[in-house]
Amino acid sequence: MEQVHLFTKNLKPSHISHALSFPTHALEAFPFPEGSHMMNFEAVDATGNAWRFCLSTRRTGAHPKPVLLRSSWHPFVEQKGLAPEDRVVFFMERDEGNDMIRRYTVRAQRKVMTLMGQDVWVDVEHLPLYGL
Amino acid sequence: MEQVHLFTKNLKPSHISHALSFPTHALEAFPFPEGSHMMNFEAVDATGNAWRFCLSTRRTGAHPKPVLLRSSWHPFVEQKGLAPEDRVVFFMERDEGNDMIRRYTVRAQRKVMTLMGQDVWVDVEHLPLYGL
DNA sequence: GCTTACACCTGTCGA
DNA sequence: CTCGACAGGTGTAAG
Repeated sequence: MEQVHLFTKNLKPSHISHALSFPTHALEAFPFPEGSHMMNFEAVDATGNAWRFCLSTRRTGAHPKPVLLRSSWHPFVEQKGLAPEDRVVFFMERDEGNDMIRRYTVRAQRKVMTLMGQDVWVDVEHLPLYGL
Repeated sequence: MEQVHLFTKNLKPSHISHALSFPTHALEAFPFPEGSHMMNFEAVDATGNAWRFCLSTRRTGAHPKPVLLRSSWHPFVEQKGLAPEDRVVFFMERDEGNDMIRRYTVRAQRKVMTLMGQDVWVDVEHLPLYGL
C-alpha cells in the first residue's frame, strides 16, 4: 500500500466559517461522474472514523475553483475544534502496481512546540487536552 | 412604441407552488412608492387580459430579493396551466422619446419541437390543446 | 402565506 | 495561474 500526499492546507478564518477551498491540482485524484460538477467521497481520520465530503466545482468560467461544501466540511471543523493556523492534510492510498484508489485519508493538525524548541505538527486527536 | 425585455424566467417547481422570485435588476423598471417594500402593477397577457401582480421586496439585509407574491402569481400559474420547464417573460412598453411606461406585458411560454427538430417557445394560449 | 435565514453559485479583483 | 476575499443573486426551508 502506497500513501500519496494530495495537499496540505493551512486554515484561514474563511475556511473555518465557510467552505474549504480545494487546490485545483488535487482534482486529478477525484474522479467526477461524467458531466457532473459535484461528487462525494469519504476520508478516514486519525481515529479511523470516515467523513463524507461533498466536492463541488464551478460549472462556468476558466477555473473550476473546487471547494468542499460547508455543509459537509463544517461538521468536521466543529468536531475537530479547528481554528485558523491549524491545517488539514489529505492523502490517497493506492495499492502498489495498479491505479485503484483504496481510500482517502484526512488529518487535522495543530502546530506545537517541543521542549527542544522545534515546531511539530500533531494530529489534534493526539493532543493532551483533545475532547475536553 | 418600444418593447423592452425585462426578464425571462425558466420555471422551477418552487415557482409553480410558491412565489415567483423576481430578478433584482428588473426592479429598476418598477417604481416603488416612497418608503414602501411592496407595489402592485398590471401586466397584459397574450390574449389581452390584464393580470394584477403584487411585487414585494425584503425590508432588511443587503439584498432586496423581490418576489411576486403567491397570492397574485398563483392564479396566473393556474389559469395558464404552467409547469416546471415552462417559462414566463416580462416586457415593458414605452413610448419612443420619453421615459413614460405605457404598460407591462407578460408571456407564458412552453418549449415545443418543430417538425424540423428545432426548439421553439410558444405562448401557451396558442398551443393546440390550450384550455381543454 | 409572507418573511427571513442560510447555503450555494458566480463574477471580479487583487495578492 | 491560482487562490482568498467579497459582493450579489438564487432556491429552499424554517420562522
